[in-house]
Amino acid sequence: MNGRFPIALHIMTLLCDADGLVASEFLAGSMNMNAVLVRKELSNLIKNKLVSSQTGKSGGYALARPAADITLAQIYQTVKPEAILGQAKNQPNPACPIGKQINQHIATLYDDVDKALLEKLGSTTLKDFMAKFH
Amino acid sequence: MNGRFPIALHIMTLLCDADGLVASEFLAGSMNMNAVLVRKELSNLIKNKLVSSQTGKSGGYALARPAADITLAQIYQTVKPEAILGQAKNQPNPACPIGKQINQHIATLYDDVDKALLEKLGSTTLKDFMAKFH
DNA sequence: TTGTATTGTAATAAAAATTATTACAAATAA
DNA sequence: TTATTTGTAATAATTTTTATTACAATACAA
Repeated sequence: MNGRFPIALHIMTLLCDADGLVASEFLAGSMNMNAVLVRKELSNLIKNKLVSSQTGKSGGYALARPAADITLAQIYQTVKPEAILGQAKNQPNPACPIGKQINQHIATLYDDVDKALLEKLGSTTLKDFMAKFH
Repeated sequence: MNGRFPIALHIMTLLCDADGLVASEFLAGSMNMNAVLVRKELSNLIKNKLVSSQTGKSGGYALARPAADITLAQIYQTVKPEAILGQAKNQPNPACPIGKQINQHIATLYDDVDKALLEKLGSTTLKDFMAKFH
């Protein structure tokens, strides 16, 4: 499991807390990580219309819409892995009656799990999350 | 994300399908992966009392109890990662008011998500899962 | 207009995690 | 007592993740 979701959430929380444009170097400083990686994640958030940016001097990043209109599910969707509970690297033996079918049944299970997860994350907005900080 | 859950589930499904003891080489053959890794995952399943084993010639592995008494949640618990939606490697800057608190809030969120996930997986037994194969 | 700060992104390197392999002791059935 | 199997350690190979370097493009401001 990689750290993309917590990173994206951290970025969104910082943007939510700020009033103007925020530079990637500032974000990286608060997160204590590499600014290029932060910008990459920001690129992805922009592509998913959760963040807007302005290039050039005194440029930076901001939320694309009010924090009350952004759910944690939407943030999660931007970094969602293919297989929520992991994917084995091997291809099961097609000569085995179990192996032949299992990936399909796992996919169905994962669809269900995904739905439950998105429902859970959909019930909290970025504003709600932000409110926990004091 | 690693492939431990699908691997564990594959093992459990194969053991469920078999009647006697099953050798790790057979499991590895069906899964098309390394037998030592399969035995390692089996070790973990044994430690968690979902599987029993017998050493020596004509030894092998079997479910420790009926498939109707094993839920997918219990299988998941044996391979559960620390952080369900990922963990960033960096330590946020403690001088930042957001960074200082965010890990704690993420942990709380993850507890909630975990609970929802376990509830979902707890509603399906290994027997139920097995029934999908035909 | 020229310098400076910033985004955006490619290329590459470094580090970490995952998966595979080799080796072999211990157990046990035949 | 031999053959087969579990159990596990040590190590290697591979893949993924994270970090770094480099630089073009943009836009503000002096």
